[in-house]
Amino acid sequence: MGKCEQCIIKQFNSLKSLTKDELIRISGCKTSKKIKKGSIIFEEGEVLNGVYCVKDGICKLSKLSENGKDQIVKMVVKGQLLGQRSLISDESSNLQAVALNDMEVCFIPKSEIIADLQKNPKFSFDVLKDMAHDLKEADNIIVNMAQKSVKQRLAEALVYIHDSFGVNPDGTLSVLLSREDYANIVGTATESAIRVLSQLKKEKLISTVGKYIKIENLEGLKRVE
Amino acid sequence: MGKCEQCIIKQFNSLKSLTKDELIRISGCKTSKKIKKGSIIFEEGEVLNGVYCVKDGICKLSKLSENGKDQIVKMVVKGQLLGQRSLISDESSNLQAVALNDMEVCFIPKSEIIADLQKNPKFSFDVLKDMAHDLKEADNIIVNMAQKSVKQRLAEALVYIHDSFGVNPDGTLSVLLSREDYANIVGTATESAIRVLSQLKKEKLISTVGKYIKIENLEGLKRVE
DNA sequence: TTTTATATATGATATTTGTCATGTTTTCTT
DNA sequence: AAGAAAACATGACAAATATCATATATAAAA
Repeated sequence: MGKCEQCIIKQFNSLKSLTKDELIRISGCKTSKKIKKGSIIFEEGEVLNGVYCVKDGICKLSKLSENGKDQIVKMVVKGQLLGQRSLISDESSNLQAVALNDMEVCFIPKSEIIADLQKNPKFSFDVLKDMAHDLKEADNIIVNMAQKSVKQRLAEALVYIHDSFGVNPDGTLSVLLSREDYANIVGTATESAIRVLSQLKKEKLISTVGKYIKIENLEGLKRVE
Repeated sequence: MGKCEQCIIKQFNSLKSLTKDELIRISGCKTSKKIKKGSIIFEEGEVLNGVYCVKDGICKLSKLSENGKDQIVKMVVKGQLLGQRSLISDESSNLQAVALNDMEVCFIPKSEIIADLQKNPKFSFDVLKDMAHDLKEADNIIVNMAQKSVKQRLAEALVYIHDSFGVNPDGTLSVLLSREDYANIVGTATESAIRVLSQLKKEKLISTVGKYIKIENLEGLKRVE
């Protein structure tokens, strides 16, 4: 099993602010896991007793609504921490996490890392920064949900996924989502999401090869009204 | 001017975790302000160089959408801190703050408090907890916006305001909002908000006296579909 | 490969919500 | 107190989105 001190991944998240000694201790108690595409990492309401550091892959964080639909609230990729909030509040998870492709994660028990949070101000300030960033993003999503059309929201989601998670060699979006996932990000019916994607295709803003989506006109997508 | 060490208000926010010495220092550099109903505390895009501790009154935090509507994202009352995020990230404010009634606030310069955030782990952990709570609420709002009807959202907003901010002696909601404010919380057109309020009135779930709203059937409101 | 299941796609229609028009009430100003 | 301005209210209609039905394509299983 790899050592945290030498792990490159931590450069991308708050763990980089831990001291070498702290990292060595964390390294000793972490467990490495492989998670298969589609499987659940944790459930809504589950008590998390630790955080996950995502070494590879991507997952979606969603919450089940009363109408039976799963709203995707955030996506977490390679390099980021998963379940940060559970470190701070003692509540159970508000969200469900599901792997969107095969993942590799390290699980760090809460008990080991909570002391660092209390003692290492640089680390806790980093976590604070992350959380502040997430909060800003969440506020922006609220505004978009409330004030923009499905077409605008979907166009923005495509741009976001393109810019944040990149593309395959053939130019298609590297994160492969079902039409239902797109609907659940945007907060609409699956049929509506499909319809809008067809429309964007007709307008030559995107093209599709099976499930794969390729952005043909990024600037155009950003201008969708 | 009052002294922070003796101020009761701080019991309700993270400032309670500061030591006596820290509070005395803060007390020496804070400025007390009265803010009139309707006036702007800070604008979207403005650089905040401090936090506000709300001693009295209530304000709304909103963000202007491209379609010209102001989406209300959060309300901050007596006892809470305002502009916490500006302490952590060096970015300009993502939201605008407007007083909903006459307010009294203390402004604490960032320079004075940032050191405490770095040195006093109990304080920073408290801020972290606050932020984690805000993030959870924001996620829940996203789900509601995406998956619930205007009527459900408005009913929930009324319940939320009732439970969080209380009622006047005559039973009307103590926070007085315009119909436009309600529309901007729920993310709908003002006319739609008015229409739904009329509907809730017909269903005897609420009653109105001018702008004032009284909840007549709390359980009923919670059950709105 | 053939069958079966699942995901994608599209039409028809219903429902929800937004927009514009217009009237009424309340609040503010002088 | 009178007039002006703003907020509230409601109808009529338009636009956006959801739902149901059904067809086709793709992927999974036998």
